[in-house]
Amino acid sequence: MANLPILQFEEKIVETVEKNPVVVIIGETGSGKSTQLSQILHRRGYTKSGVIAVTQPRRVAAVSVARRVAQELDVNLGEDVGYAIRFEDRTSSKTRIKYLTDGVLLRESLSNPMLDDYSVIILDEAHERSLNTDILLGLMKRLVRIRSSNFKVLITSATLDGDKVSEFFSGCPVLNVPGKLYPVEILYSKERPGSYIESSLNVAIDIHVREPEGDILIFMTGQDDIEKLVAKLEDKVRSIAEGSCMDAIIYPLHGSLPPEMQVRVFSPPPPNCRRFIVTTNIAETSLTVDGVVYVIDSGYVKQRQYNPSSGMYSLDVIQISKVQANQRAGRAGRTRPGKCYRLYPLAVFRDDFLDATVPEIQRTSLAGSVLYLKSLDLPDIDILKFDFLDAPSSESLEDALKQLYLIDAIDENGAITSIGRTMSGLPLEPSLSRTLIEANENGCLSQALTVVAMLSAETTLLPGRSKPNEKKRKHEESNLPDGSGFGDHIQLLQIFECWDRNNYDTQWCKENDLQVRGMVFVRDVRKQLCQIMQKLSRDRLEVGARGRKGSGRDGDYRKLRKALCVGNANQIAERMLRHNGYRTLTFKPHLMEVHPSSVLSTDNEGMMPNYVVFHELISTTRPFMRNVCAIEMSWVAPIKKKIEKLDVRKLSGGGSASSVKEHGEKTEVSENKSEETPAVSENVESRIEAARERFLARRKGQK
DNA sequence: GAGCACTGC
Repeated sequence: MANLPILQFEEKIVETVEKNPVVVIIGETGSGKSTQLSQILHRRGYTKSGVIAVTQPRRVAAVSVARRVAQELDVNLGEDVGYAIRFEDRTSSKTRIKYLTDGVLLRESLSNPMLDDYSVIILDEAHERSLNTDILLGLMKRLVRIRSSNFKVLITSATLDGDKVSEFFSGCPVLNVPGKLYPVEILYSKERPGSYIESSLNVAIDIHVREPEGDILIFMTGQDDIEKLVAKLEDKVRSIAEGSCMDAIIYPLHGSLPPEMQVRVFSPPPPNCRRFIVTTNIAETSLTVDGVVYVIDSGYVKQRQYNPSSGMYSLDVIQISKVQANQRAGRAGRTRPGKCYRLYPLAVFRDDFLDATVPEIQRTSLAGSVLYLKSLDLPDIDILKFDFLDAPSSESLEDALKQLYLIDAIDENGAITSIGRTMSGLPLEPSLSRTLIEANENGCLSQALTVVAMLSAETTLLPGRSKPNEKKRKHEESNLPDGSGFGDHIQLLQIFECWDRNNYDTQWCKENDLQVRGMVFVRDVRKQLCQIMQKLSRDRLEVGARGRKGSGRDGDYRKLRKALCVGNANQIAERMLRHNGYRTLTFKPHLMEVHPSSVLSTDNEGMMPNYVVFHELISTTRPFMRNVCAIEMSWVAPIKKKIEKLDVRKLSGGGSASSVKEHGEKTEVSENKSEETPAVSENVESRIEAARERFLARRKGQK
């Protein structure tokens, strides 16, 4: 601790914080900023007037840093030093230094907008620019203006972003704290390789044969490429003559790997053995692997983006930013001087790479955040002009408003409704919180709680891809319920009910190919939602997961599906005549299909339901709806009326009611009703036709 | 008949 670089800057930091309400700290890796800044200010008396809060983008970080600081101060965790993350609050009235995720701080500010328990708020890792951090930055800017002068905000950032943050906070001072990294030599390729898998392979083997010991960390974009490269590396390493160089172990590392496979990289290698770790950008920030001396950087990353005009997500391989490239290179210099092989030329880095990663706020749906800001009721803040470090596009904000309007969270003038207020108290995306509220009124809350909890953990439920033949076998043997033909939401409900009947047995999860971690998370979420709903409702609610009462004759799940329809009024698709392609009611027309993994079934003619709600639109090889549920036309009618009335300019608080209402939005929607949708090509039609025939053939075969 | 970067309330 004594040799942490940041401690040499203690006087300078204290002096600057004393004189300024906001200070930006550029703290390189290993500077000790996450553990020391709070302690320095604690020593200097800043905890006398309030608690020092330090936010982290990740839960594990909040916990581990808090634990570390408690150790250094020799106090019990949860007393003077504590942490708060979802499901776990380890703080007490004694707590002076509190580590928390930025999501938790946003929740706190909902019930206490002045955040006046805190004398200092440190936004750590702000350069990662998570959606939550960006909203907090905006809120902090407002807070320092309206709270007394002894309230302090510290923001830690990356070298390339510091001036921008300082400018945002009216030119506040920027302090540089050097890190404890060893120098890393950067080597550029002469040109972009045709295949970065091949190129990585060659570079890695070259290092292995020529360079002294030290592990190699290779950044790829995804599981597929990682598996390919791992296989090639194993081949090559085996073909190298025994004894001509040291041994080698090759590890893949990515998020869908089971935890026990992920932690293998933390155990030290056998002697005289070099480790090759082929990773996604999980090793860029979330996981730190010791012993790495060589980094190979493909220069690419896979990123999820949202298109507000189509309501569609896509997962694209894109070029990394300079900040990311430097972060990756830094992974080579943690234990001794290292080398970073960039598989792209210096000119590309210098001229093509963005300085910083496009912040999440500019590539995600903002419905939840806009509702959050609306619910804060800040008198001096206009939602569409909210002071963001990087503003989202007006298109994206308008999309959020439209969505919120359709699910009754805001009225036609853009003002938050009482439903919207209730929704913002639930830690869910808006469509899910709306579903819960509707379900509560329809008497199917218990089922909805389960569906919503399952959906918010959906990606962590199923294990990573298995080998094709192995998977086929498992699929056929699956004893899991099938949604009774109504679709994926119903299946998710039935799966959880099964698990409940099996007394939450972890073995049952394993037997049914469900990730234990994911299911346990669902249970936690469900429990948390139950508690919140109980608080909101004066009556005692029926929330048992088994839901035997009242659901006996409800074999068609009508109440639940209707609640889902209301909650997903912004995500309804209408089937086109004569084939199983769909289009949304609210977005620019695109042909979409039900994702093949869906359990939604067709009728006797092989046709899908006329109307479905979907949880997500994702464009991969084609646009797909993931997680769909059959709904009825009569439920959709009132929503269609509402869509016709929709007037975005009024929602965003501009223009008067009648004068604005012309074509624009309206024509777009009514055009959708014609049978010919622009995005439908013959090619797609015939593909769907073919799919339908295949389906019918398969069904006949089964009978 | 398709396919999953990473977080978080």
